[in-house]
Amino acid sequence: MDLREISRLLYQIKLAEQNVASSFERETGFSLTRYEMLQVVKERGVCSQRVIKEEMKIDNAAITRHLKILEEKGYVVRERNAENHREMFVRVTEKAEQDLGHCERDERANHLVLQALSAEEIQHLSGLLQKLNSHA
Amino acid sequence: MDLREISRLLYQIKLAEQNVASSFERETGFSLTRYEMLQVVKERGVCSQRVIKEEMKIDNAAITRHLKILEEKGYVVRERNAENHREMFVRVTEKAEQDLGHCERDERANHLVLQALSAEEIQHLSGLLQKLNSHA
DNA sequence: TATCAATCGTTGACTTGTCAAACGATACAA
DNA sequence: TTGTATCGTTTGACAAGTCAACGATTGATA
Repeated sequence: MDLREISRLLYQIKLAEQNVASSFERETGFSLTRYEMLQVVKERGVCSQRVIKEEMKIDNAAITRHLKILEEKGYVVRERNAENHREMFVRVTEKAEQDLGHCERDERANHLVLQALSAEEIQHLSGLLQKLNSHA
Repeated sequence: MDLREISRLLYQIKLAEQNVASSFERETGFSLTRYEMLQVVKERGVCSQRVIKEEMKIDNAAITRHLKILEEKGYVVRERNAENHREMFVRVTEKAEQDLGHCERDERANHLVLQALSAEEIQHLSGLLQKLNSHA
């Protein structure tokens, strides 16, 4: 297992990321990151950006900018925490719930990965990635 | 297997990509993409940018810019193909061979993935990614 | 042979991530 | 009460990818 083989593997991961991210966006109309972000906020009801950061392991700056876009599109509402004016509280709008539900029911998006991998393979892949990510 | 689960998996891939790419650069001093690019060129001896594009599945614009950086660092030399003035021929320099060899012998970089996954797991992961990528 | 299309590479505008510096709260200590 | 440290967010500068438009060359064809 030399460095060249390792770099090949890592580059495969890079290509996979690019492929799946752009397919996801093409099929659902949502960027993968913003879809995840909406789901994270939706599942919590209301949450601060710090929570999103911890959940998604993404930079603060990226969060601020994605939320700005989501706000412009009418998918989230933000307001300062009255008890702690440093924090911004975020929650999803009715429109977001509707649009998310809509593409959830759309068949196309679900074929994204399922076309390439069986349920077990997906399970396996997820496990390996988790192992890999926890060692970062 | 609903869309939410799929997006979780895809986001895991994204995180993995970010982790491994930055670890690779930290440990080797080479950006993953430029390391791959140097290896591709080195293995071919001399090649046009079109070949790099096909091999690495990366955009033309990115190639031009990476090669510019590699050229500035003295890692590659470029010259027009005398038989076809549209093409640029690229080859790696002596310095590149040396520096690549140097970090190949460096232990740290090799621990990158091996720390997290066994040889079989790596094999398995590679297979799954290949399957996933071929379906893009 | 003159023109028209295809090929190869470059450039500009945009996206999405990073890090670092700055900012307005807040909390705490002297 | 007054610094001072810390927190949560924002902003600016950068990296690396995309796409689309362009420019130069080459090849095909009418």
